[in-house]
Amino acid sequence: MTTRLYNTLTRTREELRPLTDNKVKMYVCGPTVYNYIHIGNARVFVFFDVVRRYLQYKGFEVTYVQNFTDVDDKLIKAAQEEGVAVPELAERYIAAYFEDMDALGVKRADVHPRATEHIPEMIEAIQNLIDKGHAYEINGDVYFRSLSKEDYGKLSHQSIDELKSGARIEVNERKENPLDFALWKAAKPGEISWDSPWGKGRPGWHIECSAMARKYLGDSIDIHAGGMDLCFPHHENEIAQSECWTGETFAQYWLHNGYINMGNEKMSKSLGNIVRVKELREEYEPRALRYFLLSAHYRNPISFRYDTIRQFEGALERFDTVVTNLRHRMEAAVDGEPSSAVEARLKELTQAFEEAMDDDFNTANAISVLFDGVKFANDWVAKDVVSKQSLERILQWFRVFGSDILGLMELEPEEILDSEIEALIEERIQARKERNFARADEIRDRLQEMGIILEDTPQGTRWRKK
RNA sequence: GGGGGCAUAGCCAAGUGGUAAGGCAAGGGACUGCAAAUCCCUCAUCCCCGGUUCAAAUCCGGGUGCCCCCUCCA
Repeated sequence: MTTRLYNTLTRTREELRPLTDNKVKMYVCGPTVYNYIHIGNARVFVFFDVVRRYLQYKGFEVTYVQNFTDVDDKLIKAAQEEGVAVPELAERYIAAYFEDMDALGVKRADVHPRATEHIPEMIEAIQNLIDKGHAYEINGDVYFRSLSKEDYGKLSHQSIDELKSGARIEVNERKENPLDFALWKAAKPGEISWDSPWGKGRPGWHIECSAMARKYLGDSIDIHAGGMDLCFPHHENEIAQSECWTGETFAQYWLHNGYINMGNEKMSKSLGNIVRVKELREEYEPRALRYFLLSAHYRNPISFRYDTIRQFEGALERFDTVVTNLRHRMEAAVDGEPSSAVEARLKELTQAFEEAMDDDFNTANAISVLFDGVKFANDWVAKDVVSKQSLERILQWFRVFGSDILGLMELEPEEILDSEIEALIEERIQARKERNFARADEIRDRLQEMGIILEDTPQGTRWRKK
């Protein structure tokens, strides 16, 4: 089955057909590293991490590139305020970014290029655009001539006139046209800068993605993605630059995810109503954050509420207990072939899962398939006689869909207990045999205080961490 | 002024013509020495008003409320 995805460029769902064979080239706009990332930023990275994992599962060879914007106005301002150098500030927040992403289970991109390490590539692009008449230099600044691209506005579906009539276009008398945007900005005294044919300066925001995408993925890429607020002007401008530069179609599919709202407002750094991942993960299970981000379709808005995150922690417990149930049942299972009933059910579930994900990456439905699997597994575990091989197959299914693709389930066994706890558990088993329930309950309560929950099953007593 | 989006149970949420998925929470039952876990059951006329249709949460028209983009922002 082919994967269908909503393309902002055409405003329709299209079948994913990579430019070459089964190779998918993906570029996702990464963070501007002047601060810690917030949960809204994390939505992009978590969601496209799942897209990448799913496409890999489908057999595509995915090359995933995500940049760091490590020089721009905001970085310069933040660095000045703190009295540190821009590279030092960037370094700090890049490290922080990776810490947050590791916690959320986001895998590293194949390449994480930084803007400041690709200045020559950007200068080359800018020079090319000037040579072709798509850009012009004024007093050390270089601007892109938006009117020179006849289909400028095609991504955001706005005509030049519509864009111009917008009341919020900044007035800059140096530009030929208000819609023109900076490719290169002349350095002000004391600012970090690089040499260029137009004097000392630094790149504009948009050109870095064009330059780095081309360097690592080529003239044309398959998927280009980011948050909806990047659609205009950032992605629109990237298209304009890249296509004027190379003469090729920049990206086939443009994917944009919805925002996270705080109350009735978009969560954004400029509004100051942000909730940082760094702080959230101290208070909540990071997987619950990941679950929260995947619980709604990626193009729909999500409202952030602390008690919603708590809800997802509760849901996560079912994922954890089913794994515990399967593992524990394994100890009293027999040898034999995997049951054909198990194979058949897992096949159905796999189909349902793929159907959900192939439908524009409907993670909400994919997760509900996971719960169908949980129910099936718990039923299976309750049978009198089950084979180890059947249980293994079910665990394997969860590994692929719950862990490898969605990153919501943990399949690793719990760590070993210490000897004191083990002794207490032993003592309680003994007490129960002697029907000394008062002592048994006493021990169970005490272990609970120590964070260990005991459960008596037909296959014996087992424990788990609270 | 132009361009989009959202409104489904206490909460999260899927569903784009065929009679409301799934999860959290809650209540009842089974199982248990008691629990826990698990399983079963219960819990929505889909923002409002019209219209089209044998049939509408889904399509059309008109409202109401909220959000976003056209400026840095995921």
